Amino acid sequence: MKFSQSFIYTSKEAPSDAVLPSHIYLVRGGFIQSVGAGLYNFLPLGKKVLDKVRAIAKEELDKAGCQEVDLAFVTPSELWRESGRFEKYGKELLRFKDRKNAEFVLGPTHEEMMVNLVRQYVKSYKQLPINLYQIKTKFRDEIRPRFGLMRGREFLMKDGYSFHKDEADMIENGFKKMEATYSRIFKRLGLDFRIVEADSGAIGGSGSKEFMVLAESGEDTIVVCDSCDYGANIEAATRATPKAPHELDSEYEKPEMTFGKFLTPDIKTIEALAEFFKIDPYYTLKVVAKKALYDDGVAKVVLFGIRGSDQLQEVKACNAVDANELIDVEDEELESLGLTPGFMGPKGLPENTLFIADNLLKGESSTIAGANEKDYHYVGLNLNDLDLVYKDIVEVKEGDSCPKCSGKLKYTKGIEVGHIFQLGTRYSEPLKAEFLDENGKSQPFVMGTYGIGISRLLAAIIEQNHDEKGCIWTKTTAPFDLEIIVSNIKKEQELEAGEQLYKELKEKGVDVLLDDRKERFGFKMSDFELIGIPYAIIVGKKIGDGVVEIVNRRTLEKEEIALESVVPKIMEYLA
RNA sequence: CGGAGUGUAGCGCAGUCUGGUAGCGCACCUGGUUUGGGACCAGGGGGUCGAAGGUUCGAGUCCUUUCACUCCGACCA
Repeated sequence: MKFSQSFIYTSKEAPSDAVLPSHIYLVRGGFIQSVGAGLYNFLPLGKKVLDKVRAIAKEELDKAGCQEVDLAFVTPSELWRESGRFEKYGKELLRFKDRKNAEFVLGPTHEEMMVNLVRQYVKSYKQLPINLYQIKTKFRDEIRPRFGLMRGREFLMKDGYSFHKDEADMIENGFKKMEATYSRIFKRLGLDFRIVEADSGAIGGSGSKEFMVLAESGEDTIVVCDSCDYGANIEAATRATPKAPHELDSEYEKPEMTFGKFLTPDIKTIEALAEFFKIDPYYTLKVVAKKALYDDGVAKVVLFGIRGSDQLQEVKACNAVDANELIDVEDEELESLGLTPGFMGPKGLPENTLFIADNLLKGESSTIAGANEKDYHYVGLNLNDLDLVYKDIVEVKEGDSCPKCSGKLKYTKGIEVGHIFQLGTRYSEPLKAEFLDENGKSQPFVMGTYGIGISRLLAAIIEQNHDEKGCIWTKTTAPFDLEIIVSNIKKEQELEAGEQLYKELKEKGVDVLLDDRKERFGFKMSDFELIGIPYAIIVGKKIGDGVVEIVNRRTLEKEEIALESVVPKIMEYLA
């Protein structure tokens, strides 16, 4: 492609609302253009990159035995009602009616469509397993789209679904296979990523993993171990059981407590409580009140009890009570239920109060907790005397010990670019997608589902690969393999040599961008750096001596080389 | 949805308080000089001032209504 004839327009000005490097450079470099909240046009450069990413994904998926389909974007709402998601999905699901007043939705994901497709054809275990996928535009009417391609409303996603006769087969021939396939895809894209354990939501089970591209600007906090490969989303991270302060430090004595009710006027926080009794917050019990929301507007106040030294992990807590969502509760509402904010504890609660205790409190025979009475706490409370429900609801902290090895855990930021999920029969059951097993018995398909944010990957690649001058595309994702910069097109010798190289390299199958614009050298260099093509050949002043230069975009190093050896040299670099 | 803000040339903005010929930078067109790190000079084209209604001799500016977008908090690939 000749730059002078291309539809490539770079800009010196960044969009005023852009904060992320990926957003700024993709817009400035002429890859994408914003057309509305969370909506983007892909311009030629952006489209080329998008196609490359998509092609790599497709290649690896096909190699793994997956088959590509392309399901309708506009889907009848009927199917969504059948699965129960029409109401539940909420406002993110864009609904509309056609001229006959029939209801449709724009597909935000395609479980329903895919299950519907498969149940019509697959009737026997002999047809299993199968793995179908598509790379398709999705629409989710996000509450707050932002960060450019990172969170659009319309976006390109690869969504895959596998169907199996039983769970073992799903894990072996679906989940694990996809984990390996996804790893290959992200590796080929040149990304530094980490596979982490993820929240599997209300569906339960341990079968959910996310592929995180490590980048400062990531929206997800992930917990990683400094000495093994353990990694988990903060929403799902676990830790080795922490030691009590008196176990860690022999100087520190375990507080002696005899059971009793103590007057603790105005001591409403854990800090104040620990200070009051001169003990580590570890030996206290903290209660966090939340309101759990369920289907059809049902809401219930829940109390979560954790050690004073811990923080509540809301997603874990939400799953612990099978709620759709947890929201904050006002003190007035707690009081109306007979609760005393600031002095709540597991003992002496009003009847029918739902109380969930953290696993770490199991067996605790002597702690300090609110007495459910204004200005009073119990000291030396034995939880074994109470009938409590225990779940894992705490947030892992930096410095906690790894659950797999003895390493230390730390936080890092990641961009979620892939998610694989053991679905089980979550959709096949309500949609009555069944087959006959070896015994002639009807069984619902056991499913897995697998997603890759294709358009988000463009942003993720740039978040991980950029400098203060612009994009630095990886070899496999760059919009062009190589750029040839003719320093001054008015110098016939430069232009001719540039065009000659261009022709020669194109014949060798190299995708070259020839910058033959009537611009000054600095202008063209800046554009090269902004667009981020891996290498450029500069044809300039020294052409008279038969010398050109090769620039490496990542290192910005320039290397002089004889004109006649530049083609083999660049072929070597691009290999 | 809650809070804050912005809509003026393709892009980025000033002008609005205090009503009186619609401006600046970038980009674009013409000519010339320049040419290894985003050049310079001269000339030029381009606007229903987000939309609708109102006040006024006169509205980008004041009033009412409305739409869109952005930013900060709960969802997600």
